[in-house]
Amino acid sequence: MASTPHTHSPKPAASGHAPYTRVKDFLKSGLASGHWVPGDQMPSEAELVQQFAVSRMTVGRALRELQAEGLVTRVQGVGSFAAHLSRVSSTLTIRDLHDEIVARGHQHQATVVFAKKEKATAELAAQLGVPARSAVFHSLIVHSENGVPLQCEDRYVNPACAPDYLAVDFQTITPTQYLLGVAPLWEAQYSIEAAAPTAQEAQLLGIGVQDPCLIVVRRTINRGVPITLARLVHPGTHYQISGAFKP
Amino acid sequence: MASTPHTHSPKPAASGHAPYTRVKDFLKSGLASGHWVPGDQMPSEAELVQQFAVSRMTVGRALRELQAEGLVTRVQGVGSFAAHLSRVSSTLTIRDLHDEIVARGHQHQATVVFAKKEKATAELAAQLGVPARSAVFHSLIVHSENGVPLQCEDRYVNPACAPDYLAVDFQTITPTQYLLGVAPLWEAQYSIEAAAPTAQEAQLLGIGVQDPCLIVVRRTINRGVPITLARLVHPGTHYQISGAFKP
DNA sequence: CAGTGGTCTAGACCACTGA
DNA sequence: CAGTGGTCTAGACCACTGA
Repeated sequence: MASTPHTHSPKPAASGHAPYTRVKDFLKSGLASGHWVPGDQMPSEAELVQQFAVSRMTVGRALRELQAEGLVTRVQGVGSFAAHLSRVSSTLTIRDLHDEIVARGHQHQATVVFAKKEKATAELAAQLGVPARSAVFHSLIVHSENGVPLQCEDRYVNPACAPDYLAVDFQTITPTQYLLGVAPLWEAQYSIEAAAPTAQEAQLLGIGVQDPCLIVVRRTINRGVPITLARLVHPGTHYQISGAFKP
Repeated sequence: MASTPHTHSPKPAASGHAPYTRVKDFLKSGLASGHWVPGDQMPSEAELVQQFAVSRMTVGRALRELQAEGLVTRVQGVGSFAAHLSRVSSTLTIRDLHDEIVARGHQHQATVVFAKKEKATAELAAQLGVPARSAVFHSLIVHSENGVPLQCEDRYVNPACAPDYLAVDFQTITPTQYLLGVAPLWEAQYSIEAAAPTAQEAQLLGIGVQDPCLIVVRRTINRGVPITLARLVHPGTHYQISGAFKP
């Protein structure tokens, strides 16, 4: 039975952990305890291979994932280092508003203030990647949860990406859901700030012109082509973005 | 020369791309074009191995990374599927305020309103994981950029994690930087909302009590132990959170 | 030059699923 | 049972870095 390649695995692996997670956890706890502080050189792949008696692919995976998590910086030809944590990246989950409201067991209602074709200003044209003064789609929709206005969605759309945008029934499907259908893969740039609403927004949301709002401005791009630019205004008293992060 | 193991690599790989990125890009563009819509079964590892003439490790890596990016859902024994994109996770970068200001070439100034020991209320004690009515540290610091108040930082700290917190000179080092030193690895939960400041915050920030503020509440945990709870109030006119995401 | 990480291969054993 | 993904090994070639 000399050539039988292990019928019984030689590695039960502590508490169900796969070898690569054992290596990862070891490095992680060294970072958490301060054994390596930012800038310190971590053990090389070869050292970890010896120490854990695993293959290089396995320690490579552990280190690669720590790099993806921002905990480790790796430089080819030089080594792996404990990352500087002054920048911590967090994961923010942006859900479609309709889904969010329905998930709470509430009723979602969309009121279309207008949805029309418009000549783009120079700035808007640049942001949407269309010629200046060409036509773009512009919609203004108020979303309510159980009758309470929750978001004022002012959106411009690149007609090349969604030629039928104006024919969509936004009481049935949100612009976000529709646009995800015509262009499923997105990248986006966004900013979040607190500000007072415009007079029109205040009226649509049923709030005062001085009431603080959480405003998200988001520009969405699919395969290099700008799709849409949205200004989402939420009454501060009714809206919160929350999330979690691990550094 | 029969047994020579390729002196000349047989795979120049289009435009410098590694094989795993070619597989990844192929799948990604199929998702972007709508060739697979959410819920569709993607090609199996075995099929991709054949199609690209690469090893299973290689297609495995491509699929694993797409899963980590939230584009693909994989189920052992069943298959890989195009993910539902209604939840899109974005990366939000939270930088230390000091670094951010210095990076702009400006001057950062911290004014310590107070830093003291305090009896925790029941709710606070629960959040920090300490016994009710035990002592916690409480600091209130205003951060300014070139003399303009930018953030009011109201922070509670678990004394077990940072016993010397009150002795720190916060004009030299921010609480964030100090706490990163004593507990280098973090997890956090946070929420972001728009609201009016308290009267004290308005006064410290030099703004009106009705001016909208962007308020971040963040609870930080290290290895399961709560470290600190912070309420960060920013005048909406001076502060913006921005970021980017790829779904 | 030795050491480092980046990546790949061709096989393997395994757990899990659903017919 | 066949098909799926989860993971591992022991080797390999390569590009890059810094002495």
